[in-house]
Amino acid sequence: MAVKLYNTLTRRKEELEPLQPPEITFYVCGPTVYDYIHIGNARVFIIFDVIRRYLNYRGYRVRLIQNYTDIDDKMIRRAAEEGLSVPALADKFIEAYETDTARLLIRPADLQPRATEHIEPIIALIGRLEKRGLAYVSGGDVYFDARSFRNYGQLSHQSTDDLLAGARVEPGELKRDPLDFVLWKGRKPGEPAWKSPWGEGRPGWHIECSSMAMHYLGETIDLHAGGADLIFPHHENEIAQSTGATGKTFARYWLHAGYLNIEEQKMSKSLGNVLTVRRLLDDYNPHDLRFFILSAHYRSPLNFSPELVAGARTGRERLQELVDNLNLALPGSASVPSEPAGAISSMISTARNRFIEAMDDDFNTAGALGALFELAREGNIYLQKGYPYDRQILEQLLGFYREADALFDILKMQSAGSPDEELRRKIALREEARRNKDWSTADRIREELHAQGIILEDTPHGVRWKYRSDA
RNA sequence: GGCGACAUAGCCAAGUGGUAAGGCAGAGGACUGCAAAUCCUUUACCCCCGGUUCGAAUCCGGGUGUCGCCUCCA
Repeated sequence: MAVKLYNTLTRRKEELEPLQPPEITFYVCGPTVYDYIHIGNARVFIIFDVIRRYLNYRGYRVRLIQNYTDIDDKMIRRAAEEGLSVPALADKFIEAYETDTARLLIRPADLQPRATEHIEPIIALIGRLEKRGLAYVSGGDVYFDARSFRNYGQLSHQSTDDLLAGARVEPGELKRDPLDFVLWKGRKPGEPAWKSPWGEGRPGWHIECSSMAMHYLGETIDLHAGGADLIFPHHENEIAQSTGATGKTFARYWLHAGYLNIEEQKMSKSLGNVLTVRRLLDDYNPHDLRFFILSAHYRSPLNFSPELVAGARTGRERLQELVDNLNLALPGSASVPSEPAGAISSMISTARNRFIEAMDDDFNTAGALGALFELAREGNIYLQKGYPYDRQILEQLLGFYREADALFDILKMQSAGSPDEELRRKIALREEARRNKDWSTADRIREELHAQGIILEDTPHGVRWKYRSDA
Protein backbone atom coordinates (compact mmCIF):
# COMPACT_ATOMS: atom_id res chain seq x y z
CA MET A 1 0.00 0.00 0.00
CA ALA A 2 1.34 3.32 -1.02
CA VAL A 3 0.21 6.88 -1.08
CA LYS A 4 -1.08 7.95 -4.45
CA LEU A 5 -1.36 11.55 -5.45
CA TYR A 6 -2.57 13.48 -8.44
CA ASN A 7 0.28 15.17 -10.23
CA THR A 8 -0.73 18.26 -12.19
CA LEU A 9 2.33 17.77 -14.38
CA THR A 10 1.27 14.35 -15.66
CA ARG A 11 -2.43 14.73 -14.98
CA ARG A 12 -2.49 11.35 -13.35
CA LYS A 13 -2.57 9.81 -9.96
CA GLU A 14 0.88 8.47 -9.25
CA GLU A 15 2.43 6.48 -6.48
CA LEU A 16 4.48 8.67 -4.25
CA GLU A 17 8.12 7.70 -4.54
CA PRO A 18 10.26 10.25 -2.75
CA LEU A 19 13.77 10.81 -3.97
CA GLN A 20 15.31 9.81 -0.65
CA PRO A 21 12.75 7.98 1.43
CA PRO A 22 11.70 8.28 4.11
CA GLU A 23 12.48 11.94 3.59
CA ILE A 24 10.09 14.12 1.62
CA THR A 25 10.93 17.64 0.58
CA PHE A 26 7.85 19.78 0.28
CA TYR A 27 7.51 23.38 -0.80
CA VAL A 28 4.25 25.30 -0.53
CA CYS A 29 3.85 28.76 -2.00
CA GLY A 30 3.03 31.03 0.87
CA PRO A 31 1.17 34.29 1.04
CA THR A 32 2.08 37.66 -0.34
CA VAL A 33 1.83 39.56 2.90
CA TYR A 34 -0.03 42.64 1.73
CA ASP A 35 -3.38 41.88 3.35
CA TYR A 36 -5.21 39.60 5.78
CA ILE A 37 -5.68 36.06 4.53
CA HIS A 38 -9.13 35.02 3.36
CA ILE A 39 -10.96 31.74 3.55
CA GLY A 40 -9.69 30.72 0.11
CA ASN A 41 -6.11 31.09 1.29
CA ALA A 42 -7.04 29.23 4.42
CA ARG A 43 -8.35 26.30 2.41
CA VAL A 44 -4.99 25.94 0.69
CA PHE A 45 -2.97 26.13 3.86
CA ILE A 46 -5.26 23.80 5.78
CA ILE A 47 -5.16 21.23 3.01
CA PHE A 48 -1.43 21.16 2.64
CA ASP A 49 -0.96 21.10 6.39
CA VAL A 50 -3.22 18.05 6.55
CA ILE A 51 -1.35 16.42 3.70
CA ARG A 52 1.92 17.10 5.44
CA ARG A 53 0.61 15.61 8.68
CA TYR A 54 -0.72 12.58 6.85
CA LEU A 55 2.61 11.92 5.13
CA ASN A 56 4.27 12.06 8.53
CA TYR A 57 1.62 9.70 9.83
CA ARG A 58 2.50 7.28 7.01
CA GLY A 59 6.08 7.20 8.15
CA TYR A 60 7.69 9.82 5.99
CA ARG A 61 9.83 12.60 7.35
CA VAL A 62 8.48 15.71 5.72
CA ARG A 63 10.55 18.86 5.44
CA LEU A 64 8.14 21.66 4.67
CA ILE A 65 9.16 25.09 3.51
CA GLN A 66 6.65 27.84 2.96
CA ASN A 67 7.76 31.27 1.88
CA TYR A 68 6.55 34.77 2.57
CA THR A 69 6.51 36.98 -0.51
CA ASP A 70 7.32 40.29 1.11
CA ILE A 71 8.39 42.27 -1.93
CA ASP A 72 6.45 42.74 -5.16
CA ASP A 73 4.17 45.23 -6.90
CA LYS A 74 1.25 44.58 -4.60
CA MET A 75 3.41 45.08 -1.53
CA ILE A 76 4.71 48.38 -2.84
CA ARG A 77 1.30 49.65 -3.83
CA ARG A 78 -0.31 48.64 -0.57
CA ALA A 79 2.49 50.08 1.52
CA ALA A 80 2.01 53.41 -0.19
CA GLU A 81 -1.73 53.27 0.45
CA GLU A 82 -1.22 52.49 4.11
CA GLY A 83 1.52 55.03 4.56
CA LEU A 84 3.92 52.33 5.71
CA SER A 85 7.30 51.22 4.54
CA VAL A 86 7.32 47.93 2.69
CA PRO A 87 9.13 46.11 5.54
CA ALA A 88 6.66 47.53 8.06
CA LEU A 89 3.75 46.32 5.93
CA ALA A 90 5.37 42.91 5.71
CA ASP A 91 5.86 42.72 9.46
CA LYS A 92 2.27 43.67 10.06
CA PHE A 93 0.77 41.06 7.78
CA ILE A 94 3.22 38.31 8.62
CA GLU A 95 2.16 38.70 12.20
CA ALA A 96 -1.48 38.69 11.11
CA TYR A 97 -0.85 35.56 9.05
CA GLU A 98 0.71 33.79 11.99
CA THR A 99 -2.13 34.74 14.28
CA ASP A 100 -4.84 33.73 11.83
CA THR A 101 -3.30 30.42 10.83
CA ALA A 102 -2.62 29.54 14.46
CA ARG A 103 -6.26 30.14 15.26
CA LEU A 104 -7.16 27.81 12.39
CA LEU A 105 -4.86 25.19 13.94
CA ILE A 106 -2.57 25.21 10.93
CA ARG A 107 0.90 24.13 11.95
CA PRO A 108 3.74 26.34 10.79
CA ALA A 109 6.12 25.02 8.17
CA ASP A 110 9.58 23.94 9.29
CA LEU A 111 10.87 27.20 7.89
CA GLN A 112 9.06 30.26 6.61
CA PRO A 113 11.70 32.27 4.83
CA ARG A 114 11.10 35.78 3.55
CA ALA A 115 12.07 36.70 0.02
CA THR A 116 13.86 39.83 1.18
CA GLU A 117 16.14 37.72 3.33
CA HIS A 118 17.19 35.72 0.30
CA ILE A 119 18.36 38.32 -2.11
CA GLU A 120 21.86 36.80 -2.38
CA PRO A 121 20.76 33.31 -3.49
CA ILE A 122 18.21 34.88 -5.82
CA ILE A 123 20.90 36.98 -7.49
CA ALA A 124 23.12 33.93 -7.77
CA LEU A 125 20.34 31.99 -9.47
CA ILE A 126 19.68 34.76 -11.96
CA GLY A 127 23.42 34.83 -12.60
CA ARG A 128 23.37 31.15 -13.46
CA LEU A 129 20.57 31.72 -15.93
CA GLU A 130 22.40 34.59 -17.50
CA LYS A 131 25.56 32.53 -17.80
CA ARG A 132 23.62 29.82 -19.57
CA GLY A 133 22.20 32.32 -21.98
CA LEU A 134 18.64 31.92 -20.75
CA ALA A 135 18.31 35.42 -19.39
CA TYR A 136 18.94 38.80 -20.91
CA VAL A 137 19.22 42.35 -19.71
CA SER A 138 16.89 44.92 -21.15
CA GLY A 139 16.62 48.40 -19.76
CA GLY A 140 17.48 47.97 -16.12
CA ASP A 141 15.55 44.67 -15.98
CA VAL A 142 16.57 41.07 -16.40
CA TYR A 143 14.17 38.76 -18.24
CA PHE A 144 13.90 35.04 -18.70
CA ASP A 145 13.85 33.93 -22.30
CA ALA A 146 10.81 31.65 -22.15
CA ARG A 147 11.14 30.22 -25.62
CA SER A 148 14.64 29.03 -24.89
CA PHE A 149 13.12 26.54 -22.52
CA ARG A 150 11.95 23.67 -24.64
CA ASN A 151 9.24 22.47 -22.31
CA TYR A 152 7.71 25.81 -21.55
CA GLY A 153 3.99 25.17 -21.07
CA GLN A 154 4.40 21.61 -19.81
CA LEU A 155 2.66 22.21 -16.50
CA SER A 156 -0.27 24.23 -17.79
CA HIS A 157 -0.37 21.95 -20.84
CA GLN A 158 -0.42 24.73 -23.33
CA SER A 159 1.75 25.28 -26.34
CA THR A 160 3.81 28.42 -26.42
CA ASP A 161 1.75 29.61 -29.38
CA ASP A 162 -1.48 29.19 -27.45
CA LEU A 163 -0.03 30.99 -24.49
CA LEU A 164 1.17 33.72 -26.76
CA ALA A 165 -2.35 34.33 -27.99
CA GLY A 166 -3.37 35.50 -24.55
CA ALA A 167 -0.14 37.12 -23.48
CA ARG A 168 0.29 40.82 -23.26
CA VAL A 169 3.07 43.17 -22.49
CA GLU A 170 2.67 45.72 -19.75
CA PRO A 171 3.66 49.24 -20.62
CA GLY A 172 7.22 49.88 -19.57
CA GLU A 173 8.29 46.28 -19.95
CA LEU A 174 11.09 45.68 -22.35
CA LYS A 175 10.63 42.05 -23.24
CA ARG A 176 11.79 40.53 -26.46
CA ASP A 177 8.84 38.17 -26.41
CA PRO A 178 5.52 38.51 -24.61
CA LEU A 179 6.05 35.15 -22.94
CA ASP A 180 9.26 36.28 -21.27
CA PHE A 181 9.00 37.21 -17.63
CA VAL A 182 10.99 39.36 -15.31
CA LEU A 183 13.69 37.95 -13.03
CA TRP A 184 15.02 41.24 -11.73
CA LYS A 185 13.32 44.60 -11.83
CA GLY A 186 15.42 47.69 -12.07
CA ARG A 187 14.94 50.24 -9.34
CA LYS A 188 12.21 52.80 -9.65
CA PRO A 189 12.16 55.95 -7.54
CA GLY A 190 10.86 55.39 -4.02
CA GLU A 191 10.90 51.61 -4.27
CA PRO A 192 12.95 49.26 -2.13
CA ALA A 193 16.06 48.09 -3.93
CA TRP A 194 19.07 45.85 -3.49
CA LYS A 195 22.42 45.94 -5.19
CA SER A 196 23.03 43.45 -7.96
CA PRO A 197 25.33 42.88 -10.96
CA TRP A 198 22.58 44.45 -13.09
CA GLY A 199 22.25 47.51 -10.94
CA GLU A 200 19.94 48.26 -8.06
CA GLY A 201 16.55 46.63 -8.14
CA ARG A 202 14.41 43.87 -6.72
CA PRO A 203 13.65 40.24 -7.55
CA GLY A 204 10.70 39.15 -9.66
CA TRP A 205 8.02 37.04 -8.06
CA HIS A 206 8.70 33.68 -9.68
CA ILE A 207 12.41 33.57 -9.04
CA GLU A 208 11.90 34.00 -5.28
CA CYS A 209 10.15 30.68 -4.97
CA SER A 210 12.61 28.81 -7.17
CA SER A 211 15.46 30.18 -5.19
CA MET A 212 14.07 29.51 -1.74
CA ALA A 213 12.86 26.03 -2.64
CA MET A 214 16.25 25.01 -4.00
CA HIS A 215 18.18 26.79 -1.27
CA TYR A 216 16.49 24.87 1.50
CA LEU A 217 15.42 21.65 -0.15
CA GLY A 218 17.85 20.98 -2.96
CA GLU A 219 17.76 21.33 -6.72
CA THR A 220 15.20 18.57 -7.10
CA ILE A 221 12.39 18.56 -4.59
CA ASP A 222 9.65 16.01 -4.12
CA LEU A 223 6.45 18.01 -3.71
CA HIS A 224 5.55 21.49 -4.77
CA ALA A 225 2.11 22.84 -4.00
CA GLY A 226 -0.12 25.87 -4.15
CA GLY A 227 -3.51 27.11 -5.26
CA ALA A 228 -4.74 26.12 -8.71
CA ASP A 229 -4.37 29.64 -9.98
CA LEU A 230 -0.62 29.43 -9.50
CA ILE A 231 -0.26 26.81 -12.21
CA PHE A 232 0.15 29.52 -14.78
CA PRO A 233 2.23 31.52 -14.89
CA HIS A 234 3.85 31.15 -11.48
CA HIS A 235 4.61 27.45 -11.33
CA GLU A 236 5.21 27.22 -15.05
CA ASN A 237 7.84 29.89 -14.72
CA GLU A 238 9.38 28.29 -11.66
CA ILE A 239 9.92 25.11 -13.66
CA ALA A 240 11.44 26.99 -16.57
CA GLN A 241 13.85 28.93 -14.38
CA SER A 242 14.85 26.13 -12.09
CA THR A 243 15.32 23.48 -14.70
CA GLY A 244 16.93 26.07 -16.91
CA ALA A 245 19.50 26.83 -14.27
CA THR A 246 20.24 23.30 -13.09
CA GLY A 247 19.32 21.05 -15.97
CA LYS A 248 17.51 18.93 -13.42
CA THR A 249 13.89 18.18 -12.66
CA PHE A 250 12.73 20.88 -10.26
CA ALA A 251 9.75 19.28 -8.54
CA ARG A 252 8.65 15.71 -9.03
CA TYR A 253 5.02 16.08 -8.01
CA TRP A 254 2.89 19.19 -8.36
CA LEU A 255 -0.19 19.50 -6.18
CA HIS A 256 -2.85 22.14 -6.65
CA ALA A 257 -5.80 22.97 -4.47
CA GLY A 258 -9.16 23.89 -6.00
CA TYR A 259 -10.85 27.21 -5.68
CA LEU A 260 -13.16 28.23 -2.93
CA ASN A 261 -16.09 30.31 -4.12
CA ILE A 262 -18.46 32.41 -2.08
CA GLU A 263 -22.12 31.80 -2.79
CA GLU A 264 -21.23 30.44 -6.24
CA GLN A 265 -19.13 33.48 -7.05
CA LYS A 266 -15.44 33.92 -7.30
CA MET A 267 -14.04 35.82 -4.37
CA SER A 268 -12.80 39.20 -5.45
CA LYS A 269 -12.35 42.66 -4.13
CA SER A 270 -14.49 44.14 -6.87
CA LEU A 271 -17.44 41.95 -5.85
CA GLY A 272 -16.76 42.89 -2.24
CA ASN A 273 -17.23 39.29 -1.14
CA VAL A 274 -13.79 38.56 0.26
CA LEU A 275 -14.16 36.73 3.54
CA THR A 276 -11.14 37.18 5.71
CA VAL A 277 -10.26 34.51 8.22
CA ARG A 278 -10.29 37.20 10.84
CA ARG A 279 -13.94 38.07 10.17
CA LEU A 280 -14.97 34.46 9.81
CA LEU A 281 -13.56 33.45 13.16
CA ASP A 282 -16.02 35.81 14.81
CA ASP A 283 -18.86 33.66 13.52
CA TYR A 284 -17.45 30.19 13.28
CA ASN A 285 -15.18 28.03 15.33
CA PRO A 286 -12.02 26.70 13.70
CA HIS A 287 -13.11 23.08 13.97
CA ASP A 288 -16.26 23.72 11.97
CA LEU A 289 -14.33 25.58 9.29
CA ARG A 290 -11.76 22.82 9.05
CA PHE A 291 -14.43 20.15 8.93
CA PHE A 292 -16.25 22.03 6.20
CA ILE A 293 -13.10 22.37 4.12
CA LEU A 294 -12.13 18.74 4.58
CA SER A 295 -15.60 17.53 3.67
CA ALA A 296 -14.78 18.07 -0.02
CA HIS A 297 -11.89 16.76 -2.02
CA TYR A 298 -9.01 19.22 -2.08
CA ARG A 299 -8.91 19.47 -5.86
CA SER A 300 -12.64 20.13 -6.27
CA PRO A 301 -14.10 23.58 -6.32
CA LEU A 302 -15.78 24.27 -3.00
CA ASN A 303 -18.63 26.63 -2.47
CA PHE A 304 -18.82 28.57 0.76
CA SER A 305 -22.10 29.72 2.23
CA PRO A 306 -23.40 30.07 5.77
CA GLU A 307 -25.99 27.35 5.10
CA LEU A 308 -23.38 24.87 3.92
CA VAL A 309 -21.14 25.54 6.89
CA ALA A 310 -24.10 25.23 9.23
CA GLY A 311 -24.85 21.81 7.76
CA ALA A 312 -21.24 20.79 8.20
CA ARG A 313 -21.30 21.99 11.79
CA THR A 314 -24.28 19.79 12.66
CA GLY A 315 -22.49 16.79 11.28
CA ARG A 316 -19.26 17.59 13.05
CA GLU A 317 -21.13 17.94 16.30
CA ARG A 318 -22.22 14.34 16.06
CA LEU A 319 -18.62 13.26 16.10
CA GLN A 320 -17.88 15.70 18.89
CA GLU A 321 -20.85 14.32 20.82
CA LEU A 322 -19.42 10.84 20.64
CA VAL A 323 -16.00 11.95 21.78
CA ASP A 324 -17.48 13.95 24.65
CA ASN A 325 -19.59 11.01 25.73
CA LEU A 326 -16.63 8.66 25.60
CA ASN A 327 -14.66 11.08 27.74
CA LEU A 328 -17.52 11.33 30.22
CA ALA A 329 -18.00 7.59 30.39
CA LEU A 330 -14.34 6.84 30.92
CA PRO A 331 -14.00 7.68 34.64
CA GLY A 332 -16.80 5.31 35.61
CA SER A 333 -15.58 2.46 33.46
CA ALA A 334 -13.76 -0.67 34.58
CA SER A 335 -12.27 -3.86 33.27
CA VAL A 336 -15.57 -5.57 32.86
CA PRO A 337 -16.10 -7.98 30.02
CA SER A 338 -19.43 -6.54 28.97
CA GLU A 339 -19.60 -6.39 25.23
CA PRO A 340 -17.65 -8.56 22.84
CA ALA A 341 -14.55 -6.41 22.87
CA GLY A 342 -13.17 -8.23 19.88
CA ALA A 343 -16.12 -7.09 17.78
CA ILE A 344 -15.50 -3.45 18.61
CA SER A 345 -11.79 -3.84 18.03
CA SER A 346 -12.39 -5.19 14.59
CA MET A 347 -14.82 -2.37 13.80
CA ILE A 348 -12.15 0.09 14.80
CA SER A 349 -9.56 -1.52 12.61
CA THR A 350 -12.05 -1.58 9.73
CA ALA A 351 -12.60 2.13 10.21
CA ARG A 352 -8.87 2.75 10.39
CA ASN A 353 -8.31 0.80 7.20
CA ARG A 354 -11.00 2.74 5.41
CA PHE A 355 -9.57 5.95 6.68
CA ILE A 356 -6.09 5.12 5.46
CA GLU A 357 -7.32 3.73 2.17
CA ALA A 358 -9.19 6.96 1.48
CA MET A 359 -6.28 9.16 2.46
CA ASP A 360 -3.80 7.09 0.49
CA ASP A 361 -5.93 7.72 -2.57
CA ASP A 362 -4.94 11.30 -3.28
CA PHE A 363 -5.87 12.51 0.20
CA ASN A 364 -9.57 11.78 0.00
CA THR A 365 -10.55 13.54 3.21
CA ALA A 366 -14.26 13.26 2.48
CA GLY A 367 -14.00 9.50 2.25
CA ALA A 368 -11.93 9.42 5.41
CA LEU A 369 -14.60 11.39 7.26
CA GLY A 370 -17.11 8.77 6.16
CA ALA A 371 -15.10 6.17 8.06
CA LEU A 372 -15.22 8.35 11.16
CA PHE A 373 -18.99 8.59 10.95
CA GLU A 374 -19.50 4.91 10.38
CA LEU A 375 -17.56 4.05 13.47
CA ALA A 376 -19.39 6.75 15.39
CA ARG A 377 -22.59 4.77 14.98
CA GLU A 378 -20.96 1.72 16.50
CA GLY A 379 -19.59 3.82 19.30
CA ASN A 380 -22.98 5.29 20.08
CA ILE A 381 -24.62 1.90 20.08
CA TYR A 382 -22.03 0.72 22.55
CA LEU A 383 -22.55 3.72 24.79
CA GLN A 384 -26.26 3.12 24.69
CA LYS A 385 -26.17 -0.55 25.54
CA GLY A 386 -22.80 -1.35 26.97
CA TYR A 387 -23.27 -0.32 30.56
CA PRO A 388 -21.24 -0.92 32.69
CA TYR A 389 -18.58 0.30 30.29
CA ASP A 390 -15.45 -1.61 29.54
CA ARG A 391 -12.59 0.81 29.90
CA GLN A 392 -10.58 -0.92 27.24
CA ILE A 393 -13.31 -0.45 24.65
CA LEU A 394 -13.76 3.20 25.49
CA GLU A 395 -10.06 3.80 25.30
CA GLN A 396 -9.75 2.04 21.98
CA LEU A 397 -12.54 4.10 20.49
CA LEU A 398 -11.17 7.30 21.89
CA GLY A 399 -7.71 6.33 20.72
CA PHE A 400 -8.87 5.98 17.14
CA TYR A 401 -10.55 9.36 17.12
CA ARG A 402 -7.51 10.91 18.71
CA GLU A 403 -5.35 9.36 16.00
CA ALA A 404 -7.54 10.67 13.21
CA ASP A 405 -7.91 14.04 14.81
CA ALA A 406 -4.16 14.46 15.09
CA LEU A 407 -4.36 14.79 11.31
CA PHE A 408 -7.60 16.70 10.83
CA ASP A 409 -7.94 18.77 13.99
CA ILE A 410 -11.70 18.88 13.72
CA LEU A 411 -12.55 17.78 17.26
CA LYS A 412 -12.00 18.87 20.79
CA MET A 413 -10.43 15.73 22.21
CA GLN A 414 -9.94 16.60 25.85
CA SER A 415 -12.70 15.91 28.32
CA ALA A 416 -14.84 18.73 29.61
CA GLY A 417 -13.44 18.22 33.10
CA SER A 418 -15.34 17.45 36.23
CA PRO A 419 -18.26 19.61 37.25
CA ASP A 420 -17.58 22.30 39.83
CA GLU A 421 -19.31 22.36 43.19
CA GLU A 422 -22.04 24.70 42.01
CA LEU A 423 -22.94 22.57 39.02
CA ARG A 424 -22.81 19.39 41.07
CA ARG A 425 -25.22 20.91 43.57
CA LYS A 426 -27.69 22.02 40.91
CA ILE A 427 -27.67 18.66 39.22
CA ALA A 428 -28.39 17.00 42.56
CA LEU A 429 -31.22 19.43 43.28
CA ARG A 430 -32.75 18.73 39.92
CA GLU A 431 -32.43 14.99 40.41
CA GLU A 432 -34.28 15.28 43.67
CA ALA A 433 -37.02 17.34 42.03
CA ARG A 434 -37.30 14.73 39.32
CA ARG A 435 -37.63 11.96 41.89
CA ASN A 436 -40.48 13.95 43.44
CA LYS A 437 -41.97 14.46 39.99
CA ASP A 438 -41.60 18.19 40.50
CA TRP A 439 -41.16 18.78 36.78
CA SER A 440 -41.42 22.55 36.92
CA THR A 441 -38.47 22.85 39.31
CA ALA A 442 -36.47 20.32 37.32
CA ASP A 443 -37.12 22.15 34.07
CA ARG A 444 -36.32 25.51 35.62
CA ILE A 445 -32.89 24.30 36.75
CA ARG A 446 -32.24 22.82 33.34
CA GLU A 447 -33.17 26.10 31.65
CA GLU A 448 -31.04 28.14 34.02
CA LEU A 449 -28.02 26.02 33.27
CA HIS A 450 -28.76 26.17 29.57
CA ALA A 451 -28.66 29.95 29.77
CA GLN A 452 -25.24 29.60 31.38
CA GLY A 453 -24.05 27.49 28.48
CA ILE A 454 -24.48 24.06 30.02
CA ILE A 455 -26.68 21.34 28.62
CA LEU A 456 -28.04 18.52 30.78
CA GLU A 457 -29.03 15.21 29.29
CA ASP A 458 -30.91 12.51 31.16
CA THR A 459 -29.60 9.16 30.06
CA PRO A 460 -30.54 5.70 31.27
CA HIS A 461 -27.29 5.69 33.24
CA GLY A 462 -27.62 9.06 34.89
CA VAL A 463 -27.31 12.73 34.11
CA ARG A 464 -24.70 13.98 31.70
CA TRP A 465 -23.66 17.56 31.22
CA LYS A 466 -21.74 19.34 28.52
CA TYR A 467 -20.99 22.82 27.33
CA ARG A 468 -23.19 24.26 24.66
CA SER A 469 -21.24 24.22 21.43
CA ASP A 470 -22.69 27.54 20.33
CA ALA A 471 -21.94 29.24 23.63
C1' G B 1 -10.44 31.38 -30.09
C1' G B 2 -6.82 27.69 -27.36
C1' C B 3 -6.33 24.32 -23.04
C1' G B 4 -8.71 21.86 -19.11
C1' A B 5 -11.96 20.21 -15.17
C1' C B 6 -16.54 18.82 -13.54
C1' A B 7 -21.93 16.85 -14.11
C1' U B 8 -24.07 11.17 -8.41
C1' A B 9 -30.88 11.89 -4.04
C1' G B 10 -34.11 18.30 -1.72
C1' C B 11 -28.82 20.00 -0.40
C1' C B 12 -23.42 18.66 0.45
C1' A B 13 -20.32 14.62 -0.96
C1' A B 14 -17.30 9.65 -1.65
C1' G B 15 -17.07 5.97 -5.19
C1' U B 16 -12.60 4.81 -12.05
C1' G B 17 -15.65 -2.27 -14.46
C1' G B 18 -19.26 -6.50 -10.64
C1' U B 19 -26.52 -4.19 -9.25
C1' A B 20 -24.54 3.28 -5.43
C1' A B 21 -20.03 5.31 1.52
C1' G B 22 -21.11 9.17 4.59
C1' G B 23 -23.22 13.91 6.24
C1' C B 24 -27.29 17.73 6.34
C1' A B 25 -32.51 18.37 5.74
C1' G B 26 -37.48 15.63 5.66
C1' A B 27 -40.97 11.53 7.21
C1' G B 28 -42.17 7.45 10.57
C1' G B 29 -40.71 4.66 14.96
C1' A B 30 -37.90 3.29 19.78
C1' C B 31 -36.16 5.54 24.30
C1' U B 32 -37.67 10.01 27.66
C1' G B 33 -42.10 13.02 32.77
C1' C B 34 -41.03 16.56 28.78
C1' A B 35 -36.68 17.56 26.31
C1' A B 36 -31.81 16.63 24.52
C1' A B 37 -28.73 13.02 22.71
C1' U B 38 -28.72 8.31 20.48
C1' C B 39 -30.53 4.16 17.71
C1' C B 40 -33.92 1.83 13.90
C1' U B 41 -36.74 2.41 9.26
C1' U B 42 -37.34 5.40 4.88
C1' U B 43 -35.84 8.77 0.05
C1' A B 44 -31.03 7.74 -6.54
C1' C B 45 -34.01 5.96 -13.89
C1' C B 46 -25.50 7.98 -11.19
C1' C B 47 -26.99 14.88 -17.39
C1' C B 48 -28.44 12.82 -22.58
C1' C B 49 -27.37 9.52 -26.97
C1' G B 50 -24.38 5.78 -28.99
C1' G B 51 -20.26 2.10 -28.39
C1' U B 52 -16.80 -1.61 -25.90
C1' U B 53 -17.81 -5.61 -22.24
C1' C B 54 -20.81 -11.49 -19.62
C1' G B 55 -21.23 -6.90 -16.77
C1' A B 56 -20.27 0.60 -16.79
C1' A B 57 -21.84 5.90 -12.42
C1' U B 58 -17.02 4.03 -13.62
C1' C B 59 -13.74 2.83 -20.19
C1' C B 60 -14.41 5.07 -25.54
C1' G B 61 -17.06 8.53 -29.05
C1' G B 62 -20.68 12.40 -29.70
C1' G B 63 -23.95 15.94 -27.46
C1' U B 64 -25.77 19.36 -23.54
C1' G B 65 -24.71 22.17 -19.22
C1' U B 66 -21.59 24.45 -15.34
C1' C B 67 -16.96 26.21 -13.91
C1' G B 68 -11.74 27.36 -14.42
C1' C B 69 -7.02 28.79 -16.80
C1' C B 70 -4.82 31.39 -21.04
C1' U B 71 -3.86 38.68 -17.45
C1' C B 72 -2.38 40.19 -10.78
C1' C B 73 -4.91 36.41 -7.99
C1' A B 74 -4.70 30.94 -3.06
